[in-house]
Amino acid sequence: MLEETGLRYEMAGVPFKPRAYERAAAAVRALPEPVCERYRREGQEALDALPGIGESIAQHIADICTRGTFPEFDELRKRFPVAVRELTALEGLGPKRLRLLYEAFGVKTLEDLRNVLEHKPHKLAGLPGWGEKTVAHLRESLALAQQTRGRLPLGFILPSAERILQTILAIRGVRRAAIAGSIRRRKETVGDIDILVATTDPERLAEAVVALPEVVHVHQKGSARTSVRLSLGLDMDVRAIEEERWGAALLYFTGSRAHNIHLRTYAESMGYKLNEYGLFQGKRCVAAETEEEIYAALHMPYIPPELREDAGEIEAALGGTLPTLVPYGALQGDCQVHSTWTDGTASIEAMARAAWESGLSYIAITDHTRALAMTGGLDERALDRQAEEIRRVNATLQKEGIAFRVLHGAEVNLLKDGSLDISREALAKLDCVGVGVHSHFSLPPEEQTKRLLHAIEHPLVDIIFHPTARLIGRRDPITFDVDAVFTACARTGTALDIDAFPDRMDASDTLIRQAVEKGVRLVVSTDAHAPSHLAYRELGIAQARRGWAPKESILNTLPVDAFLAHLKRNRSRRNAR
DNA sequence: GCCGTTTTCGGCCCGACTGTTTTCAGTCG
Repeated sequence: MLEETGLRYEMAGVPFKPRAYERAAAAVRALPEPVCERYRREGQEALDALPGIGESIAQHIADICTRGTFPEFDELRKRFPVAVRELTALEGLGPKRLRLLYEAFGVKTLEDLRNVLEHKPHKLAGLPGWGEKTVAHLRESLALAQQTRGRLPLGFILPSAERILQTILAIRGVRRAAIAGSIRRRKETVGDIDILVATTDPERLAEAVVALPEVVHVHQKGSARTSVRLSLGLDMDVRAIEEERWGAALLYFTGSRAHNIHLRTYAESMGYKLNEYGLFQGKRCVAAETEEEIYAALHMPYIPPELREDAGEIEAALGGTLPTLVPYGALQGDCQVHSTWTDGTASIEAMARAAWESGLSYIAITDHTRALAMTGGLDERALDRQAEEIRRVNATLQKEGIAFRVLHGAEVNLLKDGSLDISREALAKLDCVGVGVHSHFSLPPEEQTKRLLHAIEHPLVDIIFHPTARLIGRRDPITFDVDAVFTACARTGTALDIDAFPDRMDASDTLIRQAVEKGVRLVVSTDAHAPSHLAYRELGIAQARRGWAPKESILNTLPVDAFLAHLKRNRSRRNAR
């Protein structure tokens, strides 16, 4: 609603308010919980305290939470009863042109626009500032919109992006190229692919990009920027720059937008000007070649891309309190791996060998348990048989001189009332017990909280797998009292999982950050159902980094013995209570 | 409407591309 208000103020030609509402909408979106929950718990002053939200908009949000709307919203909607978000989502159609469409032809919906395009194309082309090409462009945008897939999970897009990058690196004149944008920040979903290229021949680059086999439509083509639609259903922007500007351009095109604006504003306060060509003092370029030297010139340490969301990282950098993030490659084990014993596609031994070859030194086999009937979940007797199999695999590997351990775990179902579908005696035999929510996703928050707390307090539960049970684009996260749950995790030592399977990526970055602040221990797991999935662990690390997690907070960066000792210590702690 | 190492008024990121214009408006990122 805030976003729509911004768009309608823009339609009305009101200056500055559009940006203010846009910023406020971004602030609301950045919250780790629904804004109305924060309002109900902490009141309107807590909203006013958010960056970009002042007295007026805080009041609007309060109105939305209590009445479902606010006066300005109703007035603007009456003035422009138009599906603004749907329509402005079309490439090339913004609020100003939308206003013309509405006032001249009464266009309110995509369907109205389709009709006008079909029946009155010449009248459209006669609007002030419009022409034949504007109309043709709009027609193409409408067709493209039907094939747009929205934001997709990072892990599903990254391989394609990296393949395209390799092709671009081979174009003549190209000196350097890198993926920038939200992919470089390792945001959990990707809306488009940004590629930065240092080249001596920008025209050749543009020609080569539009000729890529993946390209289905060209939005624009120029010597500095070429923008295309890919067959994946996503857009790709390729920017050409001179090699001397690499750092400034990479910084600029990595974003986020909010980070850039904050950084630029800060640079200005120091008497500099910052843009994609460099950091300038008057006409003199102070820094441009590397990101490091630009941050250094602004008296800041290097801020890793994963943190660049304007979520306090610039203040932390200036104050010297930036965390030392868990490095890539730091995981020694994978805490959640499936096999053919339930819904995996490979045997325990095959998964173990694949993990060993990929550089890990242990995995926990965590097949599903009884109540998850669709996966053929294991009962106590099957778990005993599986233990035998794991002993056999460990013995085989040891005989071959492979220093690798398969741990016996399980992904135990958390039942509606918070109890587990496997007996205590059976759980006690396992090296590593994870619990997962696979049913009753929409319980009221109080009940869901109680259910999770039950599992967290259980003496034999080591890990809460994929804590919110969301599936990106398909299922919303379950709602619970985050504060209560994390407080309990910190106290009991029960670890929180970062499930790195691309459409889970659960916990989210904002939840991880809250957990880290509370002192909750984490694990990163891949939820691998096939050997190739083991590679997702670096995306899990990326997610941990986006949650400001240091290496010490992640248990499976420990060698296997220390990892097991840690779980054991926490079990006895819970038993003592 | 928001905000403050240019603070409670007076600013608000800025450059590229397109299509329409003869110098710029709209859109995008």
